[in-house]
Amino acid sequence: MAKKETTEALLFAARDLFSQRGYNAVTTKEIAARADVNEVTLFRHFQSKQKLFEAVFEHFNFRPNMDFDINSFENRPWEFLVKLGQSLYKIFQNNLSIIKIELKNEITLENQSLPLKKFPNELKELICHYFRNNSQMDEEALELFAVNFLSSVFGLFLQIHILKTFKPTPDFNKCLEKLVSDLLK
Amino acid sequence: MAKKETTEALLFAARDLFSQRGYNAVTTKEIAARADVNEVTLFRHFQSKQKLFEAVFEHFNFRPNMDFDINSFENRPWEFLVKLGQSLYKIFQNNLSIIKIELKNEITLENQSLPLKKFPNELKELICHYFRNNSQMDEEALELFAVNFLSSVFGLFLQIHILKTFKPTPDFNKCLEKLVSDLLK
DNA sequence: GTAAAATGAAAGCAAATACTTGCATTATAG
DNA sequence: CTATAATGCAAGTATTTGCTTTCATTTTAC
Repeated sequence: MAKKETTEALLFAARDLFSQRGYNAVTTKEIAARADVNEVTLFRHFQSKQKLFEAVFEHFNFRPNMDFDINSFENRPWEFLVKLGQSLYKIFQNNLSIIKIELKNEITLENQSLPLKKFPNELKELICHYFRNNSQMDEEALELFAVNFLSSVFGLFLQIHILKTFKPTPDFNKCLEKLVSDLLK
Repeated sequence: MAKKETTEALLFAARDLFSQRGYNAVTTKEIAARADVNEVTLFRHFQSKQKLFEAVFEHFNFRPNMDFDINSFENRPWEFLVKLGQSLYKIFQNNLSIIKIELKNEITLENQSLPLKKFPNELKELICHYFRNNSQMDEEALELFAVNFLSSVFGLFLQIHILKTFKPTPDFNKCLEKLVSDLLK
């Protein structure tokens, strides 16, 4: 195995274990085993457990890659919100591990530059911007609307994928469409 | 200090520390210190760290004590949802520590009888029941509506009190009122 | 094909930590 | 006031765990 591949394997193993059980509950021996390398190798690649943890964050630091053009939704607020919700949800799904790590480690939660905290603020601006041009809402209403929508999507994601509260498990797309329909009624 | 008070002090200390940093990151010595007792006393009261952890859950296991009568909201869906949201939010606030513990420990997340997972299902039924009598929604719509509303409230709570995502911090009551207004429009 | 880089295996160190024991001291109840 | 229960203190044990060192082996690059 080349050096790069070993590094990757360790990063994946660390990410998965940290997200499942939290930083302190996972041992370096365990991470190495899952990556199928010797524990010593772990320390040769990343000097310490702490640095490995940080490396995981840097490596999987996700950018919200919104796969659509806001301008194409002019005057179609329903489609806009549904599309936005779906994209957001997909991003959450693809980064479930990192999100779990963030939720489990207070330290990381302090860090305002973390994706989970950073890009919702950006999306809030996006939503405000859209509805500033496509509705009659005043500034305060815009703000509240955006926060509510984003919190709803995140709340749904959490209930479905992390807490698994509701039985039977609700279908996200159906929830989202109903939500947007209600909100825009 | 009487025995009972010592026990209580230990339970509070353990709850706070576990919720801040998770089970594994906290030491028994630390818990004892915060409770202002000797470490040995901790083991005399609760045989092990694990049992202390379980005791914390039993002791602070919150019941959703809904402080209102559903019947008094006949034909006032707006007031009903706002009141429900506020009560729910208050419960969340009063049990922030336990909720954080639940979020941080995968083990506990498996347990379907935990308050955070148990009573949202009960509330879903309550909401469905209410709107079955006070609206034209069919069964599927009822279900989606209830899940959306509860997820929204929980999402808002999380954003405001745990993730602290949005700057400036949104006001829960304003968000809730706007949400309910939009949903019932 | 050969030198350099990467990895494995074994052994071990030092610190942390859950938990115990024995005994002295303090607080409580009747 | 006294017997009992609760706590503190000191010392220690056994295990875990992050991390290191040494040396042999394999892999990679040119």
